[in-house]
Amino acid sequence: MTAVARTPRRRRAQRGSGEQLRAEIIAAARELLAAAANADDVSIRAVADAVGVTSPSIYLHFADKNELLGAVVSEVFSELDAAMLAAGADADGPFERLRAFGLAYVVFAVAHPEQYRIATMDPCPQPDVDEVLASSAFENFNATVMECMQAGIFADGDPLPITLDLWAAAHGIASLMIAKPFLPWGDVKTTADRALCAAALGHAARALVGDGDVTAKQLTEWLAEQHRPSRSRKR
Amino acid sequence: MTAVARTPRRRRAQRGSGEQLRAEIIAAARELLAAAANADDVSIRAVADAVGVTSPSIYLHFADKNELLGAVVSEVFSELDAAMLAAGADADGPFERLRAFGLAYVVFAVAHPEQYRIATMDPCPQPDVDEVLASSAFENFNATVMECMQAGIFADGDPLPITLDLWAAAHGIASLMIAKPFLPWGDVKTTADRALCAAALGHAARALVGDGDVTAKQLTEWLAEQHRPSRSRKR
DNA sequence: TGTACATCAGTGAACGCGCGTTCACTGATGTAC
DNA sequence: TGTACATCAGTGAACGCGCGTTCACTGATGTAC
Repeated sequence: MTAVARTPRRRRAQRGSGEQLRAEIIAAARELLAAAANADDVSIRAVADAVGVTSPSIYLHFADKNELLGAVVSEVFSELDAAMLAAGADADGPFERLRAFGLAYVVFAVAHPEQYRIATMDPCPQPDVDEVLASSAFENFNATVMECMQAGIFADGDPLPITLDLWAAAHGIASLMIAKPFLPWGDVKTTADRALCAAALGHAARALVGDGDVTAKQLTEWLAEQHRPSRSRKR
Repeated sequence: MTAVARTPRRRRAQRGSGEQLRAEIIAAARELLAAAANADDVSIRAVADAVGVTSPSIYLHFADKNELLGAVVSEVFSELDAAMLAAGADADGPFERLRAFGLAYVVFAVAHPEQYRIATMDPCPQPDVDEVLASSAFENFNATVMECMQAGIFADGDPLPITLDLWAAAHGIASLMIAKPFLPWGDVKTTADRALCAAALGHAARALVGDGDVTAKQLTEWLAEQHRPSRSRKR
């Protein structure tokens, strides 16, 4: 009497429609990945089962599990790219676009925690995953940093260090929020915006004092000098 | 003729010296973990083998694998705590201590990548791991942020958001360096210092303009105003 | 229009593997008398 | 000082499990004549 509820057998695909099952497999893997704590917890069998197909069928569309995971992550990052571009589309100037990009990045990461974790923390990801990453988040940030330099918001020079830093700031907030959700983060957007603005303003402040190798010590002293009179008027 | 080189059987421990094997197990697990890409790649058997003991012996000292991993991470974070305190010991003022803390944090994380990854990215870590984390990095940062507030470097208020933000900045740099070592990071210390200073200075700049809820827009406008005359004197 | 045939998406069963963990045991060490 | 015994750190063999992947196959679909 053990009536095991089997997934209903799906209809055989039309001749030329191999792509359809491929897309369904990726979608199922994404969903399972989102629910799992770990990429290892999503098995080929589980993905096949979710689609309503046997596990060897997966290998008709992907060489191995790694390729499937890579495809999932690629898809997710394409969407991240789209989300960032959409968020930055009607920003008022490059600095505001930087903010919008960063915010969209963090919000997206928090909304897709497991996929984000795989893409950014797996030490041996698919090569093309890194390409996707480079072509979306990284390039979006970098182009806008250059605009900020042209606008005089950042000091002229190599945009790369600032881009990496802003990316790291967004990533730091996003990944800690994902991994330590019990910490008192407050509202995602507010916190992310605060952190991103701080990082960006820090670089902007550098431009204020002068070009090149200003030491942090000089900067703080300068800031402290500006600061003191405005707060208590003594000195 | 297959002379398998077996690990030499270790001498039986003295009666009261159960602690010694426990420490050896943790040390072996740390070493294997550092070499592995993933915590799942370190098996109980491998740890036992490295110590020169059979796998059931592990269970004489740890309830299960999770407890062993937790012990490893606790130990690593105790050392992180020590490294941070040592680095900040003779810093010149709270801001410099913040820098020293952040630098030590990133340097330590990059030097112990796998242990760091487990501690910060595993979504379901041992409860006491989080306690250790809270008692070291987090508390060190938080106390110093409060000192910075008293010194007028940061605007008065709740130190928590700034602490979380600085921690996220350090974590962002550290974890991206670990996960994407092929990116053009440059020197670890230089890059980490740049990022941390930017974040800290960003918060300091906020204090400059005024208390409370200054919008980022106001801040950039203010910065831009300060900025333009100093660079080209036009306007 | 009907029949024989090629195609190939998907199947079912099995493979070997390494894992975490359990369990009855052994035998050196320390202790009581 | 010698002997019997309790202790308990560590052993050896096995357990059940779920995994990724392979392989010979099936049978609906489309095509050629």
